[in-house]
Amino acid sequence: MTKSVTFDFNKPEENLGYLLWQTTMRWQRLMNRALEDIGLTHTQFVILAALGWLLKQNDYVTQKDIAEHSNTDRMMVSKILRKLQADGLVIRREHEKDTRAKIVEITDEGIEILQKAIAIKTQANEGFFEKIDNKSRFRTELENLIS
Amino acid sequence: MTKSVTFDFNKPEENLGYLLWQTTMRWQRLMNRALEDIGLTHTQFVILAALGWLLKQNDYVTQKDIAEHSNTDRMMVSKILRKLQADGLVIRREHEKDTRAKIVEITDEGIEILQKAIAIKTQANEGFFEKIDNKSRFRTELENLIS
DNA sequence: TGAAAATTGTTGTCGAGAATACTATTGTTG
DNA sequence: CAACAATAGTATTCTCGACAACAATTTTCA
Repeated sequence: MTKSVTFDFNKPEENLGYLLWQTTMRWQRLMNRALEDIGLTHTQFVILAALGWLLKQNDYVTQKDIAEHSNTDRMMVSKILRKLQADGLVIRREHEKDTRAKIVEITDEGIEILQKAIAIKTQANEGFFEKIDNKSRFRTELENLIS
Repeated sequence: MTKSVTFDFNKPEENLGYLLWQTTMRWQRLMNRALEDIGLTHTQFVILAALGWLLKQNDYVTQKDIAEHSNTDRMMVSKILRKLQADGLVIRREHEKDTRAKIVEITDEGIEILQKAIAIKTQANEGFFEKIDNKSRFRTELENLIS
């Protein structure tokens, strides 16, 4: 009756990739819930934070700059910036010299939300990673994986 | 002209959560590309593998069992199993005693695909994690985060 | 027993992330 | 200069993941 099913694989929990995936899913849920109160998702925060970061060092910032800096693709940046603009957190206008490009600015409300978000995320992250024994080693391992 | 933008935050790259997220995104892209040839996505694989695993130990498996074991929610399991059924990899039928539940079985084709997928993923994972200095320590840290 | 609570699965909505293809513009170079 | 290549951004499509609401049971326990 029961089909004999024999697979040559370990428990999923023993797989590093599965563990990594589970961990990140949990982290992302936590971040999204933490940011929920101020109406941002994790990814929206990443884009907004990248914009804020870039504005500290550059006169103007294009969508391409944000995409490069945040390691997300330009499609995602395009979508999310439109959403952030609709919410009044950023402004997009044409580049004067390169009419293909869009200059992105942050509004006062955007700055306010971003600052709140940074505080929220800092606290949430501290809670999440407090169980790590050796943070610098863990960071190094992650950096190895991305390098 | 330029708005003075001062934020109290570190480089994103220095943030453990951001690193973790980036790493998993990269891992998942790799897995999806590796599985592409056999027409499975990473998540579909997770569900199918959970089913395979559970069938090794149980007479019958319900969607709820799969959801619990794979740490995905029952809606996802419902959707994906329907897709896998449409592709001929699994069969769903009613539980005889509990008509709310569905019994899920794997077809011969499902077994074949799963075995191929396991081989593909094993190899892809080895490549991805070879840069880790100390795998058991890394695993322990991840387990700490989920615990 | 019978009403309330819990369980199993589905539907639909929204945002994220990837892929392909497209428009419009700018850069390059023969 | 003109043809070709590269770039910036968008539209569309598909799957994943979270969530809320719902139907149809089954379980619980007063």
